[in-house]
Amino acid sequence: MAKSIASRAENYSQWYVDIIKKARLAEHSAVRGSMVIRPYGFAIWENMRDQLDRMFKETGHMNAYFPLFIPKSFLSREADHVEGFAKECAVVTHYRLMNNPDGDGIIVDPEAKLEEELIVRPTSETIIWNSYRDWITSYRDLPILINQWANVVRWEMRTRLFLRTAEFLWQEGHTAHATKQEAIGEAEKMHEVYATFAEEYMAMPVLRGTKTDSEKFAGALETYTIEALMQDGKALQAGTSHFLGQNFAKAFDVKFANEENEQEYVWATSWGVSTRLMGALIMTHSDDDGLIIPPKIAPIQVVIVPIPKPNDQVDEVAHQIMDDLKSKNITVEYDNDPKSRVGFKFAEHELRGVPVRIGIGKRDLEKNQVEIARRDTKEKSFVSLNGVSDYIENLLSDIQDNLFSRALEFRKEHTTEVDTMEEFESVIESKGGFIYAHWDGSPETEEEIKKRTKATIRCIPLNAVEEEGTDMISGKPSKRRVVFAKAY
RNA sequence: CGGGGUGUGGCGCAGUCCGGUUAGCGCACCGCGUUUGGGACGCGGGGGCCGCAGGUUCGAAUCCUGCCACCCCGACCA
Repeated sequence: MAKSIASRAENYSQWYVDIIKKARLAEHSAVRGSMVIRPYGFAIWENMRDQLDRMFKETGHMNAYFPLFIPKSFLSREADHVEGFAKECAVVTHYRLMNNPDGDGIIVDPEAKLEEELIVRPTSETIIWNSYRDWITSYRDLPILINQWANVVRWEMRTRLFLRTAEFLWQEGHTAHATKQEAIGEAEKMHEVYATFAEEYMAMPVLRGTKTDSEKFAGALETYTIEALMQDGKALQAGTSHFLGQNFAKAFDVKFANEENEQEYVWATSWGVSTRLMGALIMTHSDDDGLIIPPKIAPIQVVIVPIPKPNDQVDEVAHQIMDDLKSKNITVEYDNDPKSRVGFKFAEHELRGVPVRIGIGKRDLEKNQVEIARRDTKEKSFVSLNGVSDYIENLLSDIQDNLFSRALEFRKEHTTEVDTMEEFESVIESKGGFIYAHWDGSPETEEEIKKRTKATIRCIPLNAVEEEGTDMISGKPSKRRVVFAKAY
């Protein structure tokens, strides 16, 4: 086993890193906290991106692009916003280098200091709302429904591949509306788009909910979140959608004339998902043999392996199968590299998470069949040649469903209702996962629980059942349970 | 920013404590041959300013000083 990876049980973080490296998704770069996304990893991200992009466009949004650099003064216009991001901003102070007069190399030219420093965007609300001021004068200009695909920089103390890197790729939607109701509707709509994407494409069940004040986006009145559960029992915030009220409109003086010709501030939303979804994908489905990718976002859905190596007869069958699959819009690759061996190829494609493998050998062809192996369960079946493409079409859909239900089952097993702190602490320490408990709504008890257990409120679930109860710490009354977990 | 760890061919490591021939091993790579239904084997080969800069010494991967980088664990955040 040349490429063995750590097992989840023995070392979960190492398992995670091993999968990323051995499946060649990404690697650490020369720059601290920044990663190189390799072609296979990027192909998965592209599939996520394309799907999301389609969903954004279907809901009426258009893409645009705003600058990477934000004048420092912009960031400070909205008080909560600057407080949230100030501690992790990269700042551009100079615009020129020069040869070091005292020796080797180059230095920053002290003469080339910027009048106003520029912030490398940690998010783009401010630079975008500065433009919106010019774009909006009347209710006829609204709504503005814009998304941008971009990189952002947040100078994190501690980084992990995909989950938290200093620079990451994401999309950020920024919309402007005439009414509060419409803006809230937009934030909710995009929240649901994220949830649908996560569940239908990534096969990752998510909880839909809102954030408490302490977990909200800096500058938001309401943050909607989708929360997923990873295999180590920790929660991962996978996407957020914010109702921003009129905070940014006020900060950037964005007003419009309503139908009565009265000046009003514009209502805003923003929403985003990032390459963090890659981390969610890995930790939701993969096993000790490597990556598992849901068929709907797998760069290669089917790989054909000649056994033991390519020859004319196998090639012919392989190409026939490929044509059939391609006509069904199934992506397929023929691994006819004569230099590596069968066992190696099997292991390699499993490691990289290809959902379905077709093995074609002489013994199969004598029986007019091929061997088909599915990555999620590792089951193999023999399928007669004339039924291969239909079989695979069904199988891919089966795998997609199975991954979702497997993850959902895991979540059910790792979801617990508790009523006392004793239970809470024992569940957190033993199996982790989501814990439904009553909360009195105060930041103090939330903080106290965090201090004692490291668990935070992941969300206040939408459509929660109304239920009388008492807070585990304060004993004060509560009307519904909220979801706690240790989080990434 | 605190604590811990690691820097030695592309990757993973040994060697460092106790300085001493041409710095070694596994994987990967190149060549030839034999193999081939689950990560092949044999033989031959190429590749290393030992993180960087000083210092000690006849002699430094090894000892000393300084610096840098990255990883892991915490506090903070997506």
